Amino acid sequence: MNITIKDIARETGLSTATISKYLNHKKILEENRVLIEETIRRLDYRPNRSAQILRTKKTHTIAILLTDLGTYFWASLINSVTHYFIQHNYTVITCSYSFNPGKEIKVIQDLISQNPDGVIMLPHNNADDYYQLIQEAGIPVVILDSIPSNFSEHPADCITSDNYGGGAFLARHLLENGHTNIAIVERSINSYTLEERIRGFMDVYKENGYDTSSFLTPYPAIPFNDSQTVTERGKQRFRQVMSSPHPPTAIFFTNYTVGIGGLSAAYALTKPVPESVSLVCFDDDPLFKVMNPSLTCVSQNLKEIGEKASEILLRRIHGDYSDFPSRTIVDVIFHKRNSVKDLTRENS
Amino acid sequence: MNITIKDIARETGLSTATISKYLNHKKILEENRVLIEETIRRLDYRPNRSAQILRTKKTHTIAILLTDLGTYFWASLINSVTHYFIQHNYTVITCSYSFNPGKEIKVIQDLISQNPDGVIMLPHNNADDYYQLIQEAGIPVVILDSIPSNFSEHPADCITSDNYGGGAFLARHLLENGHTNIAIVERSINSYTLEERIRGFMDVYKENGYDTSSFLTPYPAIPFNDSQTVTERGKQRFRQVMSSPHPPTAIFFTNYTVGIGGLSAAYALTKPVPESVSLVCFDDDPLFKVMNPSLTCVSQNLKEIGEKASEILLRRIHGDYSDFPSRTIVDVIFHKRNSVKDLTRENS
DNA sequence: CTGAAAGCGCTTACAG
DNA sequence: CTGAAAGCGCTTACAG
Repeated sequence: MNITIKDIARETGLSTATISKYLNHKKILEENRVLIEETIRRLDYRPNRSAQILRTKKTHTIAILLTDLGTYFWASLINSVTHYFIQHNYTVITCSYSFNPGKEIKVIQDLISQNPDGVIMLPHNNADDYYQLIQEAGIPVVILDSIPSNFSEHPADCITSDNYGGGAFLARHLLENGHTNIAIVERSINSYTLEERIRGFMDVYKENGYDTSSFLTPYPAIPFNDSQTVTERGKQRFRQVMSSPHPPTAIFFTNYTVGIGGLSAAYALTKPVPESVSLVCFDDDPLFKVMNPSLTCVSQNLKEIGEKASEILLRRIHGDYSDFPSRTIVDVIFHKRNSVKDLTRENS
Repeated sequence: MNITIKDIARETGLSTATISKYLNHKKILEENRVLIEETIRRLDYRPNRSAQILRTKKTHTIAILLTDLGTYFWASLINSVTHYFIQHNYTVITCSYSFNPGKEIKVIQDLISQNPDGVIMLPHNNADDYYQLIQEAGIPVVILDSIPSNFSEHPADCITSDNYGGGAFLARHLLENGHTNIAIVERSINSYTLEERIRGFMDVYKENGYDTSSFLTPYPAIPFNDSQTVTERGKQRFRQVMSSPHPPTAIFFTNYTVGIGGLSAAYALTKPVPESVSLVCFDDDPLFKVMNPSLTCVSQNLKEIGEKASEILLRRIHGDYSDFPSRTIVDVIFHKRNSVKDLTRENS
């Protein structure tokens, strides 16, 4: 038998209504407050969450929905969101599309049936419309790392890194070091993020009068949300690109997963980096600066993305839609390391 | 207004009790079943979890408690546990001690107040007794990566990797390559895991007649549950060890976090690996095999650990304590790579 | 400010 | 197998 609000009422001689008022920080007489607090402590009373939820319809739960929990990449995002909401007394549940491949709709329905007060989600790609189902259920949603393609009809709060700027950082660095024969590994259909990175990268070259038409190959016919496939794809593409008649002097890996694949191919082929080919990557890893050579890259501030997303979501939960739909862009950081060869020295 | 069991009762002309029986897979007339299913589909009815929980006291929630969610290392463990329990229709919440440093007791109380049906936890160290509070609340607990020091008084289900065997793997490999002057980076007070790894390592040397007294330095006076501190410590210890009058020919990093620190120090000092010092690490990373040189190590099967833990926990939740307290040891895998120099060739 | 009473959406003996 | 009714532990108008 558990201690309930009734026990506290009986012990204090007050009504359950008054105890409830105390619990909900409403005004009650000071002497009653003291009495209630003493009794709660003595009986070690703790409110029953389910009963509260049943009455108020507020679950005090938020859900993080990712494409794949298994990839290490998003850990610090989950960490910062969880940290934020725990402090605000919310429970955080993490879900993933990957648990039910091909049954995304079921994942979303399960999620909705848990009645979270809010959702932070990472869509598959910018054609992923599942966020609308959550919105239709009356649950606020913050979208990370993507801008839905039909954003204008179905607006939502979105947060991304400065993908365009990050791509430009890497392009400028390569250009300064004399690289003009580039391969971009890899693009994907419907990926807002990747397209922005590539656009930022290409624009720098275009602005400097270079022809970028050879940088990109046609879209690969692969799904881009299975990390294993993407890593494998990065590996293949690296090999393919390096064995072409006119191999590039530098390769731009457009994200973490494809970069890992490319790196392992570079290693397997024992192509010395950066002597035979220079590498840059969008996304960082704790080991990138430890590797030999260390990898020049751009890192995302996942902690800040998580915090901004949490902050906006909490405002929506509290009914503040004053700036809806918001569009937040978080700065990236360029890390100059040792995976790019300076070709300008050779030529002088 | 939401659809409730009452609506289904009214529409079908049955009682709420019968609808409830259908929902709980009890026997009802076939024709009623068909009727109910049709109506549920038509009205898009979904049971209210909170009401169910309030009545049954079963939350259908399990909690994963880690020391630090921010470290990438445990991602695949979380993934496999979440995967398992989602399939069994449980909600998974992840919590971390790190959100309330110094207030572990509060984290535990919060966790208990959520009334999870079960908990999978990674203790700080083997002196961490918080699992007992959860057990006292009547909640089954499975402990990962540790054996509590007062296990005999307060038994619990425990799962660890074969830490002893993994340490022995690494020692055998170093010994075969002629390394007898070793530094172990790093030990920690009250870490069952680390002590087992070190014991397995030392035993191989002892069995082969070597004096291992110089392998270890005194316990460092640092807490071992803050990954940043541990990484920093690994860095410091690497420098210290390498600048000693008799530097070792090989270093054994006893876990992932300390290994990352050691690796970055090795890189910063530009000590060529393995020419000037050989390295082995307990724990793996996707990049260890990509690095140059690739890092010889032992990897834990986190997926299997997660699955075993989930399976045992679910049995306990179902009341099956036939093999309590269980003790599961999961095999590790040795990865021979290129960070160990063969000294036997030089001498011949 | 306080209390009596209704009700949130379910499940569960119990009687039929 | 089915249904009437009580009750899980809270919160919330409402009246005082």
